[in-house]
Amino acid sequence: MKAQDIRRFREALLTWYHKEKRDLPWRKANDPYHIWISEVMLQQTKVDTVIPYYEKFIEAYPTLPDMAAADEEHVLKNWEGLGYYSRARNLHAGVKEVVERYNGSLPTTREEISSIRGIGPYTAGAILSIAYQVPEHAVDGNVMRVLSRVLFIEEDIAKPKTKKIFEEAVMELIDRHDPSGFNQGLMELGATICTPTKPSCLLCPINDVCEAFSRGLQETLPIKTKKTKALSQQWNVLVVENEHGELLMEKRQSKGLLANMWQFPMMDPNELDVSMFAEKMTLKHVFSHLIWELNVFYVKANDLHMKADGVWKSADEIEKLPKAVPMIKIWDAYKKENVG
DNA sequence: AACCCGTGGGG
DNA sequence: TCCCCAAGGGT
Repeated sequence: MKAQDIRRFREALLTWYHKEKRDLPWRKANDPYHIWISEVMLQQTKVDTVIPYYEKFIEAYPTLPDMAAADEEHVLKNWEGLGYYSRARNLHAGVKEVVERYNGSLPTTREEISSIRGIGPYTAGAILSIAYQVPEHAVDGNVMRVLSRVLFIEEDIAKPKTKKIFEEAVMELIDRHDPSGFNQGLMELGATICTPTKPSCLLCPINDVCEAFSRGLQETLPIKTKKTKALSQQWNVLVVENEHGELLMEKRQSKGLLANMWQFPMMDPNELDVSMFAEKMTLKHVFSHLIWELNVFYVKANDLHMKADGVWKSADEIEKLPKAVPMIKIWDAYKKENVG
């Protein structure tokens, strides 16, 4: 892009952003800790979904040391339903690192901040630019989409290698006086105008420097190859009740899918003959790359002629546990059928 | 590099 | 129904 167009690009984007930006909770103050929480929550997650969780976190942990002092299970409970639970575990671990290694305040270089758990290339750049006005790239899906169109970049954005092209482009284009506004402006534009389908090019503040628009090819960019589809799994879920009205719960392992979340015991269909139990409900839950098809049975402990791993929990205790989302639905159904 | 890791909404 | 997408990071 010509130097004159770059200046035009910066000025138009920043003017538009500061005039049109949405009023979002994490834009009220520029506390690096608040920015950090919002950036982690916003990973692969829409603004409308994040807002209530963000408010809940700020209320539960107003300062960084507050979160550092919390139990992981407490943090997970506040994250329940938001998805990608390693984000919560990594954020919590990262916050504790900052207390231990940096006396409670985030470092301001890309190298140091990137060493913190859960802070990758994007989040590092986002915190540095938004909270500290450091001119660093923060390349997410929005930025790749916007710049692929403006600069007419035809590389496959599904390939990790391609991101480097966009990071270098941002370092050349970024406004050194307002890195925060520039990075957020690109993302805001991608979220509201330069959308994946049917971009509103006629409303776009930078349509006069957009190569794709000038060629009428904005709908063909970015180029992104498809991923493979999800695999289906069958499980039996047992809601086992003992003579005290307690239910058997198990905690998932500390790594992998739904790590450290609680569930009713899940069994492989070949592991247990369920023909003597009445099926209570079926449930389908779709993850990004996996589908659970669950057959749920209510069972009295005495009728279960096998030893199942787990811990007996009262209703009050179960209520407070961070539960895997499909289990929340099962728990809600169980509560409805056992009122009083 | 390729795969794992959630959820809700839109077309 | 199905597919895609949304302010990615860890392994």
